[in-house]
Amino acid sequence: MDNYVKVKFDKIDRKILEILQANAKITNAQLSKDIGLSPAPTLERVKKLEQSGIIKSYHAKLDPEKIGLGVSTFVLVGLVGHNKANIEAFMKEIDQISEVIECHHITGTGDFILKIISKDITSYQKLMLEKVSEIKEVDSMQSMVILSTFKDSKVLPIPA
Amino acid sequence: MDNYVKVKFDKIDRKILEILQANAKITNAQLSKDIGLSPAPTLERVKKLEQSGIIKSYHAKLDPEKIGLGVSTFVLVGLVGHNKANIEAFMKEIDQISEVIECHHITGTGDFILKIISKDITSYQKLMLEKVSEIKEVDSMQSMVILSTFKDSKVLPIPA
DNA sequence: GAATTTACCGAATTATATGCGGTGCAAATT
DNA sequence: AATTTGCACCGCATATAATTCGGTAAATTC
Repeated sequence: MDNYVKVKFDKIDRKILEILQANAKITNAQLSKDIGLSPAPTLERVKKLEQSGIIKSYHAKLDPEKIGLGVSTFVLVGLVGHNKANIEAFMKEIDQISEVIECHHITGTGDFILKIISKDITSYQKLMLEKVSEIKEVDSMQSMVILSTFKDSKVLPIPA
Repeated sequence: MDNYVKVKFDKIDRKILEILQANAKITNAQLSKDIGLSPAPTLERVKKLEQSGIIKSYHAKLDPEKIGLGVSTFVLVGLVGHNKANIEAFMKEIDQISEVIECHHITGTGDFILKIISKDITSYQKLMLEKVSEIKEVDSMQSMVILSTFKDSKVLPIPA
């Protein structure tokens, strides 16, 4: 198991990462200007960051409301048991529900926290009743409806 | 105040949005093949989606552990009061803390839920003690540490 | 301090995005 | 039903950007 692969990156790489997190569509030419290198080594650095897995992927961020997704929620889910088989079965079901865009195993109040996005309250309720609560490993559920989102940064604070 | 601008998009646009959410780095040529159009109208559609605000921005997704960010948490925050001034003051402070990457106003258990990412438990504790709990509008805090993340999809389920 | 590796630059090449004129289809108008 | 109008599309030409390559300087190793 080779997780935790330590990867090295310097001050310039950090700046590249900050810029690409905030704006992945920047041209290599502009990026090179911003970091004070010429295009060639800039591109080289970006490729290395991608190959090393520091940069995992690139994504377009959409406006949920403009595509008809008006309701976002967090749901605390308690499972009936905590054994590996149960958790894996739960995950397998969750994976197939596209409205569940995040699923984290947590300490504290619940066992899992989900982030769910759906059209409206009605379709949210339907989703919860017909899909999530139907998963047999699910014991308890507690919903927190997002009234408004004040901050949704895609930029991680890279430690010095 | 023109929020909630209804924007139209068809089946082809939907496919474009799905693809760009999953992979923003795809070339226009490849995207055009995937959706079955030639490059010119494909690009036209993407530009329109950007101009209409359906596509808000593009971001690189990093591997938190590889950049030394080992601890992610959700924090339920209760405020001392719910009036507008209080909430705004709270938000202003939260905005300045780069480790807080999300902040949502919610119904249910707490008033707000934050997503926080930091180096380790020590720096997390420091952050909470010295920054978050120092905000005078903050009354209660309840932390949920993420043990592992099973799903973190950047693809929203676009309603039909 | 010599050898080796690494990171950089500038310029040529290749790939990609972009702009434009023309065409066909669908919907609206008469 | 025929005509008109307006889109959305295509192919091609052009512009822009990414990528490759050979050479050089700086940093690292021995």
